[in-house]
Amino acid sequence: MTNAPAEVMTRSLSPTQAATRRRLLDAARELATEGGYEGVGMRRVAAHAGVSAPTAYLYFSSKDHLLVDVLVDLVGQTTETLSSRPRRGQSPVDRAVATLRRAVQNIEKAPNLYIAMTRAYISGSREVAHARVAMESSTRRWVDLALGESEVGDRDAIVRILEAVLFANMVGLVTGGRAPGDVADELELAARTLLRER
Amino acid sequence: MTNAPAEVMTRSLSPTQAATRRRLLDAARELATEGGYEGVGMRRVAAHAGVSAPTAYLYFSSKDHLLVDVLVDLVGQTTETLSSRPRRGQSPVDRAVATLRRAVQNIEKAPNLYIAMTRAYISGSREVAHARVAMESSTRRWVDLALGESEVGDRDAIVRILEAVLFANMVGLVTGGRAPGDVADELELAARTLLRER
DNA sequence: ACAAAAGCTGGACACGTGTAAAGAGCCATG
DNA sequence: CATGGCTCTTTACACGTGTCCAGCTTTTGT
Repeated sequence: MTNAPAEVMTRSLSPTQAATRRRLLDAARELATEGGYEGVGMRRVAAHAGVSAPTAYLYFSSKDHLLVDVLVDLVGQTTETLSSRPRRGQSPVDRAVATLRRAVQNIEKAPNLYIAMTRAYISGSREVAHARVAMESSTRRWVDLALGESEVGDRDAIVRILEAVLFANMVGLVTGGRAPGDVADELELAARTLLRER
Repeated sequence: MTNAPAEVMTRSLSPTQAATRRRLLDAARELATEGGYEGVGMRRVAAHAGVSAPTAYLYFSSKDHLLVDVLVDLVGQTTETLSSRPRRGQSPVDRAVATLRRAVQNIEKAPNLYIAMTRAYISGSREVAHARVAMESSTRRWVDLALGESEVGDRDAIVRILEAVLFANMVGLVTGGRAPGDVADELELAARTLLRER
């Protein structure tokens, strides 16, 4: 397997390779946390991870691919947290709101990072498509967990709408239309509107 | 005004300059309609408009700026159409749905163009910020027109949610999560869910 | 008609992304 | 211990964006 194409490396990589991959992901996360999307240069990331530029491209076919994989990582962690420690007590609506707030609370702790990752996700690069499934199922799960056992008529429709509100607000961070603190509030407004008794 | 910086040119440009600006906008629109975001190269656009690259940058400080201004143009036209020929008859909900469908019907006629423009809009370039106000007020007006005289409780909340659904679906075109034909359908689903009697 | 102003050109450049080619180091197996 | 097979490195390159600068052409006012 001499210099195998990146595609191949995705499936089954040696322990050494897995470590290198991790170092690249971590370096990208750190650089993005400080310098945002612009602060992440492939050569800089590679240097931080102790490898050369072409090697970095061996693991991630593009800057956007790299950043998106960091996103999938973090979003997966959030999903785990949300699943393992579900909210109890309170009214159904308040539980939903609390869950959604927890899902997006990391954004306020590292806005640059989340903006950078979102930017990569919506970059339109073809290498990013593989992450779409993971992202969509994660956010869908968040909303689903938020709704919990609530009995609402059009559950599927409501889930999709809340997903859209979440996504639109993430993108709003990139365009500048939303501040990091706004996301949770908009989500709460939408949830309360959708879950009001009818 | 020898070679004035682009900033200055924004306010009050001569007839000649206005014509050049138009040619650049038209060239960008045509190239994007065929080749999408990648198909739009500043030097190519400039050549099509009969000017040189530095001149193009005199009018638009970046490729994204150029594409976004095309977007503002087209979106403005849609707003005019929607305002001048409002839907009548039918039930309030059906009127709303019909209006929203009209608002997004151009997407299906030139998907590449709309994807390219959306990509520019969400690119995160700083020069794009000026268009945000125009875009937000336009989409808000669409939704507002769609709702018409409908009497709903949380009108403001509903408007914002529908805006988010529209925006999220436009971005979905870029990520590949949505096909051009899906946008109107998702919008209809959201509208019917939100406007159901409660 | 002459000169100033407006508008644009050509060519070179800096920068970051992504790729290609050739070779160096390492570690197993024979 | 030498011979493959891997992995990584170095160096170089192609490409598109965005900018700089000196000078050209056309219009405009007097």
